[in-house]
Amino acid sequence: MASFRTVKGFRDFFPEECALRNYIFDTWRSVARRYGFVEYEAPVVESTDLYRKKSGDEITSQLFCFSDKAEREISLRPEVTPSLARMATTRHRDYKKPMKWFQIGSCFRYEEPQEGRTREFIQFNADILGDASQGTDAELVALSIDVMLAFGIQAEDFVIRLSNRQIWTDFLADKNIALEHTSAFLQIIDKIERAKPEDTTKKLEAIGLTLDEVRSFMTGTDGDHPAFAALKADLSARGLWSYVKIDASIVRGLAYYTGTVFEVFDLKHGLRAVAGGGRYDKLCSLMSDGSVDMPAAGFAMGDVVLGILLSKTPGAQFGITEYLNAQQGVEAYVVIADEAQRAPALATVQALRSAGVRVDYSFSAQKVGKQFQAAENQKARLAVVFGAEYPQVAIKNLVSRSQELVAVEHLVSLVTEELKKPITGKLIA
RNA sequence: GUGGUCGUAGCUCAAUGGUAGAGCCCCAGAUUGUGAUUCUGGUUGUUGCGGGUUCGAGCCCCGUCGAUCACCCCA
Repeated sequence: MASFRTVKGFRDFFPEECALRNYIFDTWRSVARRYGFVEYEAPVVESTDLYRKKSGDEITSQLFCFSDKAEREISLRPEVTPSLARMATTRHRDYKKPMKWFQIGSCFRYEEPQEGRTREFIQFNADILGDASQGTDAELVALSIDVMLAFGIQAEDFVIRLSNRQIWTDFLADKNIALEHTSAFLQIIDKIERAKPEDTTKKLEAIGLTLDEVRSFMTGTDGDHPAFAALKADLSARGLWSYVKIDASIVRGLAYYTGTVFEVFDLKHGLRAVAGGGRYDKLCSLMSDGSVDMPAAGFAMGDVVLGILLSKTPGAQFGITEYLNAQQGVEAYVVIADEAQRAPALATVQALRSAGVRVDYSFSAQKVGKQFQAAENQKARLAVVFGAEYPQVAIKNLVSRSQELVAVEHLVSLVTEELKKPITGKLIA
């Protein structure tokens, strides 16, 4: 029994889990690049003040924050947007607009772990800076949809719940509600589906509203609302509007969103949001003390909920299996049937590896049967047998089980040739 | 930070308060030049940890750590 285990809320990635994680990374990366995004990276540790500035003092209760040896207050990042704002405002003149940036990295939140929520998680963040149009918002929504589709998560598996904070700002202005209530009001809307109606009623009355008028506004808000016009036209042209469901209760917890907000939800398992984001036009200005006023929008997708959804979605299994098969094991296994031939066998191993072939072999003398078993365990397509026939060696196709003797000097080219052929049939189970 | 449930081998799980078990996995052999199946053998444990009650605790009680669920929060 190991006397140590992982720190609460943190995960080990054993090889099979690491492979799945890499599949997620590769998929995120390839779709983002398809959209013309460039990758950047921010530090995992930042000044605690960076997060206080954005979210206020109370944020520290959810932060992995501590003092370093020089008594500097620092934190493990709970999200990457503040770092992005810092980087982007610092050197925004070096980059043409719009800036389409993405990042993949760990974030940390000091919360109670639950299913779909750990203390360390990995986020894919995609942001577009320097463009205030709804075409930007549409591009981000489209990217989030294409990411889901790239994972094999289909239209019937997920939905984009989308809204625009502006409709609530207008609603409050229309009702003559003072601006200072906006934040509290959005908090109420955010919880309106989960909270008890009587509690919501009480809170709304405190700022001069009734539950009925809020409810009727929500049900009366759909895709025809002018706030969504440009976004709808754009996504319709792409054939993606059908993935979107207008839902006025989506406001996102964060104070800094200013326009379009959206979340990606699974439709079959009642999981937490897979991704969320929106427009935050004032954040760069806030983070740079007004020196850089740059519109921005973006979204983040975490690996934890996504991973759960992938495991529960049959359509996602094919892509995972294909990726794992391509990544795991070797292409060829060198069987040393006669220990006297270990030296030339090792030379061949090196030659094959230099030629780019994934090769493995046994470190010590093993029965031939064991070595073939190892070859199969490693999912090798070919076995190369070094035995008494040397300098002739056998190439065995482990799929078709056919075998032929060849001269060792032709081996590398024959093996690479053979591996280029498509796989026919299945590996014998 | 608050409350409910749970914690036994690497994994999945058994065991009236009375000597801790099974399957799978892993390793070796049967089988010294060819992958399967089967068979045999082997490691499997401070019953999460620490106290307490009892002649005796995996089981009951308290604490603690962890998992999970519901809150809080969800950037």
